Amino acid sequence: MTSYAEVVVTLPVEGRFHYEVPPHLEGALEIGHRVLVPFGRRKVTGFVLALTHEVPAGLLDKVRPIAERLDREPALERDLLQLATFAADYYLATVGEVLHLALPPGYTAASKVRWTITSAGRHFLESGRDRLPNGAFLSTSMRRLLEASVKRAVVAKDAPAKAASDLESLGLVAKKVAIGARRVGGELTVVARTVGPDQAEPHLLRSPIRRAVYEALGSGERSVDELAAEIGRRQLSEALKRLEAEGIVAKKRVALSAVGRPHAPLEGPIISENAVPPALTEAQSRALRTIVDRFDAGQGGAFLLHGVTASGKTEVYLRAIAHALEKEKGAVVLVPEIALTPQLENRFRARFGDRVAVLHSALPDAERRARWRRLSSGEARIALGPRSAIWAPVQRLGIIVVDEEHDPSFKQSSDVRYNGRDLALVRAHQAKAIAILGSATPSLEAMHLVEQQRVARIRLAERVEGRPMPAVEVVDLVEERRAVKGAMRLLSRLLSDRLREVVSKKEQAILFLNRRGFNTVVYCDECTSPRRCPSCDVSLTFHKGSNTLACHYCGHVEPFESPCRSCKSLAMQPFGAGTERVVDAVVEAVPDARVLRLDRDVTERAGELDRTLEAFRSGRADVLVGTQMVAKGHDFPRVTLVGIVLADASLAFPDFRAAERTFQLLVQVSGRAGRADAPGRVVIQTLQRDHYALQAALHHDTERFLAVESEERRRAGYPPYARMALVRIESKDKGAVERAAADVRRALERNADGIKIRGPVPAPIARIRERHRRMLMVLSPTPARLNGVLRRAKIELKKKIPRRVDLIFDVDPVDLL
DNA sequence: AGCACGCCGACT
DNA sequence: GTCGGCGTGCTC
Repeated sequence: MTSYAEVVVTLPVEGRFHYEVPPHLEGALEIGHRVLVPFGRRKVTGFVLALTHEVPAGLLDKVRPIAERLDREPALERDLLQLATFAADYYLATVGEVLHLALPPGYTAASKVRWTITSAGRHFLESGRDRLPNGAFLSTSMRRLLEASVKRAVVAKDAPAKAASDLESLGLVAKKVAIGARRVGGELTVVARTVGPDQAEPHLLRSPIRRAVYEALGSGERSVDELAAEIGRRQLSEALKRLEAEGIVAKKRVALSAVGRPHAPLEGPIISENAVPPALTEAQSRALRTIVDRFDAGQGGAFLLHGVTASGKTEVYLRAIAHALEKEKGAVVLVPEIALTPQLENRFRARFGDRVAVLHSALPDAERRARWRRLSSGEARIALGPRSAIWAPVQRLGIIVVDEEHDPSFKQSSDVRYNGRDLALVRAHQAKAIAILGSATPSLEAMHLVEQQRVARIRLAERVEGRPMPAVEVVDLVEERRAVKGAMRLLSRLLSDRLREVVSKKEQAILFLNRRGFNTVVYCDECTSPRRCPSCDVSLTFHKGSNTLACHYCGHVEPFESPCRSCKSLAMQPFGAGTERVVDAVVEAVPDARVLRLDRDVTERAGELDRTLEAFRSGRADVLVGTQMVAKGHDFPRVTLVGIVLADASLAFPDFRAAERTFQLLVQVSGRAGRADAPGRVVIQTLQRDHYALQAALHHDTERFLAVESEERRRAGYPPYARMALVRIESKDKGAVERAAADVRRALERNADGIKIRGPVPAPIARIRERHRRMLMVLSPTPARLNGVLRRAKIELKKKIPRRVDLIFDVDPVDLL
């Protein structure tokens, strides 16, 4: 009886495809195996989702055999396949797209048709003739193909299929092995093989090395090492290069699993100074007990570990994971940005050593694959990383931790717009594992789950070692302006005084402002029009160091001294403050202060982030000025003052979460103050001192904030009391965007089922990189209904919307931009 | 995603 | 007349 496999391809293509299991793979395929399958004219990577003995009627004549099984063991276990399927469904993506982002680089490449010029082709090109050997005319596309393949040896793109196949039939070019799909797990072994040996020209083989290579490969593929063993290493690579350039020989890459194990990966040094765990506070012990009891019951469960800053949440995670490891279970730990929290990595490595695989996006591809395999094999038991670590192939998963659960970076803002925190709950549930969401400032979503009793809240209300919460002072900038009679400084009198005290006591301060650059708006002094980006609908920011105006959305940069676009005037009036101006203000207020700045402009330079953090931690600066980067979980023991330069900056955001985001930032930044022996002090400057987000942050009153904010959301019908999705429509063609937006509205209405539709309206940034953007908001009482409406509308719209218009479905958006 | 097919304006 | 521009449909 013939066997068939249902395969999902790693392309944005809906559905499963059926393939015949060839005799040599009979009994050798399992669900989750990675396979190479013919797909149209190409071969692509796919994953086996099911094995059957029949295919739907009508498909029998279409079914083709699987070309290859790519690994000995299934690359994906069922739980991850299940999670990928869930995510594809929930976020309106295809399983293929999800797998593409879930797997390490190289696992999902598709093969490409590539062409190399043959020696006959080269001779023809050199002859300069314009008639082909068969008398036909040499078209420009043919000439382009030939010339390009001389230059680069291989042409993948812009090779028109017709020209290429005509040239191929004349023997002027040759198809090259599709490398892509074979590029798999890590360390690739290069194997050489011949491509059409009869094309070898005698003159090429006059070299004894080339002849030897040619003859050896005539009898079958060899790795470079094997060839070296047969004919010696001398001149071997030159010979291969030449033969390859001539189209006589081609490289092929073979999956590592078919060849052998990789070398042991480097993980960096294990820091062991902290290896003795600190004693737990009573609250920590209770929290741990609760979690461990639930773990031992074996049915899973979810917790919100709601602890104030410096209450020792990390220690609870570490202990809970240690318990899981004792029971032979593994763990996933999601953190907002691993690059910003090297201490966390160090603490995990100190406690668990090589059992931790730290995953970041900055790792080289081979290293990412190596760590992925270490988890997959069970050699490493704990995966620590940003949102994509939710896809880590941890064996016998026991615990998933999401640290700083409220952080927006868990939401992916392109491709498959998934939320790592939410998928953590799903994966934990599927695996009957424990989920721990940790935060000092829980999201409204997490609190909603607590209200629904789907998540149990555990409080850590006190800081460790009985440290006090920092004292918070507010500067009302409206009053300040009155008091100084218009001579407003960026740093108020109070904040300046506090800074001076700190510097004179040899302590440290952090100043926070959520905007980089020097000025955030530059107006023309003549016609008052602001300087705007030519490609985006945003104002340009003045950067003093480089004396330029820069767009923070597309990267456009122009000299500061260029004439106004409307009136050609050169007179400019800068307004608004960014971190660069704060640095100047600090120097002005405290001339002997040593100041460092930390924002994306700084971290763009490689290594600058670590250097800056290290310089500040080691006391080589007194003041650190930065954007939210300074708000993350850094531990700077000598920081006794935190200044928030303008608390309202984020309140003005056109987003229903502006208050929540502001509150979280204020609390997180404030939490950097007074972590060691010295008590901390926070100065908040604001124009809206009565705002509830500010008042709550002032009194460390998270409960109060959550109560007010959840009432606001409930009243407005916003998440978490409704489920939201955005549909964004983008294109360079403005008219097409408007027409498509109207189509989207109609399609949603037709499929509406007790849901609210708002829009289309221009997106808050209505144009980015010349692309016009409109959006609609969809609000639904339940996720299922939301999904249904979007799904039906999407199918309907696929036929209607022109291809140059992009439709983006953003389920559970974290911002509206 | 790619790749082919098919229908329209610009010239090897 | 062909070339190649892009809009449309399909891939087991």
